[in-house]
Amino acid sequence: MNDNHMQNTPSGTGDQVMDQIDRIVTLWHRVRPDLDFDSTEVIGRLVRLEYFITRRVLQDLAHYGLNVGEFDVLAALRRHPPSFQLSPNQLQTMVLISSGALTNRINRLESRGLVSRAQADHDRRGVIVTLTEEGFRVVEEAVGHHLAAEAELAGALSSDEQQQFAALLKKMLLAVED
Amino acid sequence: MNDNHMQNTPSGTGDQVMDQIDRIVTLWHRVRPDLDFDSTEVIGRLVRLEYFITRRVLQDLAHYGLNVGEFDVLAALRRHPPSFQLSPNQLQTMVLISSGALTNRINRLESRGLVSRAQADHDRRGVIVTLTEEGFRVVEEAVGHHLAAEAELAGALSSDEQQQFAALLKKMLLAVED
DNA sequence: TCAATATCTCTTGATATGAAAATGGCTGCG
DNA sequence: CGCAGCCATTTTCATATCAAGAGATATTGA
Repeated sequence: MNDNHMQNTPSGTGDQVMDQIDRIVTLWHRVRPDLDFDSTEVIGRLVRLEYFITRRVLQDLAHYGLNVGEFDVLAALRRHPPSFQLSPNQLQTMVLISSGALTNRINRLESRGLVSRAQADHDRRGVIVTLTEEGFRVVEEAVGHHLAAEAELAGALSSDEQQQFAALLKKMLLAVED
Repeated sequence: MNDNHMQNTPSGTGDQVMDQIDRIVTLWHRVRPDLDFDSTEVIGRLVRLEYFITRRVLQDLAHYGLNVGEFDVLAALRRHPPSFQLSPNQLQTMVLISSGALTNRINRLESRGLVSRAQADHDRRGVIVTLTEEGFRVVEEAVGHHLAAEAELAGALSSDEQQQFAALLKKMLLAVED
């Protein structure tokens, strides 16, 4: 793997094939040999990989007229039987967007009949977002395709590697969540 | 909490502490026990982690009045001595955005004196973007802080783990790039 | 009833995308 | 040779999304 001692070659990945991050790090080493770019091999790749993954997932969801954010809202409701209801506040903590952006999403989904707004019991200022039957059907079908797309992406790694990968991601995630 | 053999418990990460993805997958298992969410443990975590990372990186770059996209442009130029020049076309393939968005970024950076536009030799329709001396100073300082932020994020993992992680990321990236 | 608190909506500003226009270079055919 | 048509590059334009903050409204407790 790394048996030849080339100068200025990224040295962390144990593979002589170069990806775009290898090329970028190699260039940096040339102009700033005093700096350590090991963390870029992790962070840079992660950000770049997410870009391609989101792009790919978006393509699949487009078949249902959904974007990733809209799917996230429908999926969050789908996971909460039996009423399939959540408050905008609960939704916001789940989908990680601003309250304004969430209002927009709910508006779009409501105008297409996929969710509906209702009064909350015992709290007349509160609103409860509910998955409609049509919304249920759409998300039920989309989830299957979404998982297939995810599985295809993850399929670049073996099952063991996926487990290792998930464990590392989780460890890092626990350190930065909140 | 999870030490007994609960039904429908995410089972891939070898750690009994739950992150948000564990909770989501647990809920999914309850409502759709027929589906396999293993890939979500990878893809979902990766997308979520990227969100937090980008958020954090953005905070650091804000000290220089830059957002992530603007930094990417300056950094790409910085990596290409001795003239620190690239065409908008080359930049576009490096920073992965639309042509219109790149024009905007260059405009913003140009109006702040961090880059300049010049005519390309031998092709009068072409433009060459050049890092100014001020742009050089800014990116030179920002890179150091950027790396420190990345290192802090990556520091949630040991050095060995980071190398494993980078290798897995690279393998998957090579499968989806282009 | 009033103050404190919480929730939702709307507006504004920044940025992205995608299509089409504007400009300049290239090729091949008469 | 010369011109027509095609291609490449960059910018402009229309549209859409999101974040942040102000404002409106409702609940709770004193």
